[in-house]
Amino acid sequence: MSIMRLDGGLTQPVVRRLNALRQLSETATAAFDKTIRRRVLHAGAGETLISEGERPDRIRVVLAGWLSRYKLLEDGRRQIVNFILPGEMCDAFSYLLPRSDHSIDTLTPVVFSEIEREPFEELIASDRSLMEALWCTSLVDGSIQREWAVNIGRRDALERVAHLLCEVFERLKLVGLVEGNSCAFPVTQMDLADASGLSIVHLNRTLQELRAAGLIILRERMLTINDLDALKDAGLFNPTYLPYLR
Amino acid sequence: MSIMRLDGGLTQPVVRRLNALRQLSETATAAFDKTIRRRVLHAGAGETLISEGERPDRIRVVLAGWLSRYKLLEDGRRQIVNFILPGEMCDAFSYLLPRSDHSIDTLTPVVFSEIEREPFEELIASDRSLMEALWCTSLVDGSIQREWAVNIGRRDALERVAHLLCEVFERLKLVGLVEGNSCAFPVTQMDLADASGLSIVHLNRTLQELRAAGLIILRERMLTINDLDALKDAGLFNPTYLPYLR
DNA sequence: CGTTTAGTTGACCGTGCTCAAGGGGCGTGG
DNA sequence: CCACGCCCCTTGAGCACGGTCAACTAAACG
Repeated sequence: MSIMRLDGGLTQPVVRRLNALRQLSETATAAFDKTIRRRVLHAGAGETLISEGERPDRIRVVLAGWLSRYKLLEDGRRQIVNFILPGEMCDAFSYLLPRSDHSIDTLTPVVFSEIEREPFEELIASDRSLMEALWCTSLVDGSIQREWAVNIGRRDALERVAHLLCEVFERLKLVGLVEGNSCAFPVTQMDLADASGLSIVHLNRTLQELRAAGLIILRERMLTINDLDALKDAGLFNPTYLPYLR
Repeated sequence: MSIMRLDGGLTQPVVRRLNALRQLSETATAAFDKTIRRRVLHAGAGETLISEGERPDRIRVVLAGWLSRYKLLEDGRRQIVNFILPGEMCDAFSYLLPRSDHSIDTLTPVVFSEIEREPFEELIASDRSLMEALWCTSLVDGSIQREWAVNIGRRDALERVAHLLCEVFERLKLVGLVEGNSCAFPVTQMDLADASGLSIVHLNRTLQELRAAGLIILRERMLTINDLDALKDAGLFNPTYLPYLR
């Protein structure tokens, strides 16, 4: 990891996401922007940013790249409980708890901002709507987490994968990372399997089924959704749980 | 629902739980206690307190009884994403979002306190550690939610049910609702099935397996765990995600 | 070039689901 | 008081969805 210079566009996803939850004033936006730019790092793919059991002592905001939030069982089984996408936070407010319940890995090279607890607390104390927006991101994480439980617990393989793709697509769209009906999709099938609670073999066959149905094109880390409405139907996707949509 | 008189012990679970997350001062405890007692309601079993899509406009604290947090698919499939136990909150801070992503039903007759948004915000503004304790309850809900995703996604039926029982047992122990190795366990097998992502038939057989292994006794809405360590082993239960333990 | 990583395919198997039927407890109404 | 219905639990039989194991290809990389 090393400190790097930042071009103006990099903080765009974060600001966009927060503004979808609470209208931020210009001064609040500027203060937030400034704090974020104070310490920008990057990491390669496959690095662990925090492990289960560690004390979370700083806040990280993802500016570019994908990460996975996951837990391991003793015998190596892994469940990815969420992806962390550009504009999202790794651990807002988690410093309030003594240790992390899960681990976070980079899935791709990642650019992120790191904020210590104190400046973060000063920041949220300075503007009410900024604090509310940040709290909302935490609440939305909760909503997404609940939807994932539903996805894994009550949808079959095809529905499950279709739903996952719809959700990620919408989350990327919010931060401007969708062009037309395509987006970068830089995860392996193994990651997708661990995110959807399927075996890697069955995930592979499920993807092929979605391709054969003409719903998606997924190759070379690029996802194209040919018919988003059809994919949503296939995944029983109901966006009520993503409050920034609509 | 109707207003009722409160005996002194009813707020115990809530206070106990918050104190496990943050040491509360006497004055903070008293202020909280007073706010809670202002409006105490009860509901029968099988009532819906809030439905998916509704605006959450007040905070509810459970003083007695069990509830389920769940989501429905169009075709009626249901996933219970968490139980809400005595001392826990139905929807702390969720008023920050425009609508609820899930529904909450009572599983038993329930006694709860209802707090409007304004007095709640005054309350948390009055004491820093109280606010942090309440935020922590929200973060712990997140931890539990993630663990449920792991449970449903990566554990087999026996492990899954064993884990669920361990978790609920520990959560009840925290608020003083465990006596010896037994606790009230007032849910139907259908509820347990929907919580663990299993069919009701298979859940029934899994419970019988746990009984046959001598791990648990479960009858007449009463759970006895004969060997908690063995049950934890069977469920690959790692309590790191429950910060108030240990 | 050899090695590693990701994706794909086939064959077989088993966990967990579906459908169906029946039992026990309990409340309600005749 | 009994009959009936309802809810919850239980059991059996058959099956299918998805897991496991294994082998192979293709691309990436040193």
